[in-house]
Amino acid sequence: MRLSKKERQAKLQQALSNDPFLTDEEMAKKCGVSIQTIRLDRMELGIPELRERVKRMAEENFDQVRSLSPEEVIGEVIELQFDQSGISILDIREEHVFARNRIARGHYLFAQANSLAVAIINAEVVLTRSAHIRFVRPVKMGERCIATAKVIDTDRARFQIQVKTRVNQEIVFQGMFHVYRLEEEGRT
Amino acid sequence: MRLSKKERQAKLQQALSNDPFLTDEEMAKKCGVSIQTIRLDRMELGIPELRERVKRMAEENFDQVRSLSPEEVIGEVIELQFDQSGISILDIREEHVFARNRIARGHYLFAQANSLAVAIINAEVVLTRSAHIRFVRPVKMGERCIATAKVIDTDRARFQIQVKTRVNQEIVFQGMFHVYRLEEEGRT
DNA sequence: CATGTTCTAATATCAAGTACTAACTCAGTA
DNA sequence: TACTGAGTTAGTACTTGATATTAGAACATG
Repeated sequence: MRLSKKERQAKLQQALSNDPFLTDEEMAKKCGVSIQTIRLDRMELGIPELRERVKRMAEENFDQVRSLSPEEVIGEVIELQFDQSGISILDIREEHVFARNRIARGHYLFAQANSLAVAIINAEVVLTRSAHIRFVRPVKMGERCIATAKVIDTDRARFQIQVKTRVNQEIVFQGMFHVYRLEEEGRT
Repeated sequence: MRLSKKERQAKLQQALSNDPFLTDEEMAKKCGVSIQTIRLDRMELGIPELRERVKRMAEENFDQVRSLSPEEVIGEVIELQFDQSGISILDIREEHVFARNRIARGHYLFAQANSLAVAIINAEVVLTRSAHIRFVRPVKMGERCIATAKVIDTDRARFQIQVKTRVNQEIVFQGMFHVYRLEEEGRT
């Protein structure tokens, strides 16, 4: 005997969750019922049609890509004095925190600081040599991290840069970065 | 006078790149030409129809979500002995490198090491206190970074973890991480 | 002038639906 | 027994956003 209505609907939801690209026709075949039955089931379960499902998935994806992708630099650099100092802002959002406790993952704070340290130096290629960092207090979702960096020592190719990150004046992260630039032969 | 064919096609691609959900009809309106013209343009440019575009985006997303999404951790942890040691692999890809020279951004190496250091500790909430790190040599696109971490000191709530990252046996990054766990009141 | 490029128009068709109406199958029951 | 109702199937008309194809303008250019 074939499945009861409830069983079929459960099966449907299951099937859709691991392949949301099923048409009504395919689902009908799978369940051994008519297309109309599947449509009624979808109505009852509030499942939109294939195209709508697909569109929603694509939209979610698109939004994410938009908000996240230009991560050439983590944080937004808002002020920059080459070889001297710079300021960058990073708003801690969903994607930066541990799901469990909404505390920012350390590597985002590091990334903001590192990006800023590298951005300050006016050269084609700048690499980090080493860093000594300290996470002074946990940062929570929604907090705005303002990192300030200043070059405190240099010998032309190597730079020592101090970065302090604050949330409302309060220091949450600080680090000392040693970065260096690769001199390229044909540079102007 | 309206746009030339080339200009229109350029405009089309532009428009689609910041809103891929445009129908032919909407694009026709935007460009002040007939739908048929837009279709011809799409043919020439090899742009699939709306539904196909949307479907592809959704599929990419779906695949990514399946394969990549648990990026709770950067790099793939392949071995883990709680409170003792761990190993993680990170393949350096496009998204990890500077576009200009294909050298990996420091913060990805840091993130791999930091994620691993935090993962090792068997507790609900583990945070990084400080780190002393050194980028021994630049890592290029395509290289596989294998990070090994071991706990070298602990006093129950605080841990000192050494992480070494290698590409083909050669050390490219090393760091000493101090992490700590938050004891939660009601833990078993 | 003929020719070719570019554009527009019109028609038939498709996939994957919605919306609606009608009818069939049984099982329980008044 | 006849009736009722849930569950299912069938069929039609319509919608969107296309494809595929054919045909005809508008206009420049050799």
